[in-house]
Amino acid sequence: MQYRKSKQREKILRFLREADSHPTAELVYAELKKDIPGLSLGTVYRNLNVLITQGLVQRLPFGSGYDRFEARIAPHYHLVCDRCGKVSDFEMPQHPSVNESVQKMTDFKVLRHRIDFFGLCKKCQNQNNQVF
Amino acid sequence: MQYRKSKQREKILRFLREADSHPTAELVYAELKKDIPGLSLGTVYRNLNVLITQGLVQRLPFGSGYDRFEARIAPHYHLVCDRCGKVSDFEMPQHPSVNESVQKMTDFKVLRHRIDFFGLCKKCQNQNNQVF
DNA sequence: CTGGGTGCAAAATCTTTGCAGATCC
DNA sequence: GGATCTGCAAAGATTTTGCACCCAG
Repeated sequence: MQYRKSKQREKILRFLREADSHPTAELVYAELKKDIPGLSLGTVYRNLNVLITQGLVQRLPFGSGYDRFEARIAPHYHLVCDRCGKVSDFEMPQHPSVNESVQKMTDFKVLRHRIDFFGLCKKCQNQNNQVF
Repeated sequence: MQYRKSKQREKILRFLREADSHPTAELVYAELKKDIPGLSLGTVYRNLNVLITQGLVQRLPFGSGYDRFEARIAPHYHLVCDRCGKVSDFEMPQHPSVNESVQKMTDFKVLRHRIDFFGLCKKCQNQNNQVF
């Protein structure tokens, strides 16, 4: 399958690259709709899947509600706030040997890994006793 | 909210504890239906959520199709096959200091983390050139 | 032109929920 | 007896897809 250029797909990718917010498809749609009034949510989902196939975007399923998407391909980890759901990137010095050492200990061929740290972001720590 | 005993919930938990397959809700349902003919899928989902609330079960969202569930609470990591989707547990010696050291490097309060290794399971490595 | 891309709406997928009756304590 | 549970089916939430038209190459 060979891809053509499309204004929609270009802007979706650009938006993801400029955003550091790991947005949902709905959010991408809402933002870009300001710029491309005729845009439809189906097109956003379709293009996200194309970009994922091209290896330009990653899907981040966190299991509550909408999946999130990001355009950072370089390995990095995530900090996920249990309270507000905010996702931030975390530049942990990578242990390039992790995949290899896991592979040595198992019969599994390890190609990549994903690490998410869960807890409370700065803002939510400060509100710790108030909500609920 | 205080919970009562129910045959359905007990059997769901027992099944998850005995299975090492990280089944989906559908699969739990299909298996237990043999034993409890009247069982409904809604009841399975409802009870999985109760068990999660009780801290007896964890939800493993992987983002393609159904969520998976497991009853192992002790910290461990997962090996996820890109090809067949099989999920296995991996007993990696935990670095108990990981959460702390991440916390020191950020303003995030780290409570726990999740690591998934993706690649090819033994079986799929051997079929590497055949499928598709 | 030709085949991929788009918007729209319908469909598909996955999970939760309202209700009436059954069950547990 | 009253709250919790269950099965059923309907509704909700999230994502994909069919179709007719549009546009890039």
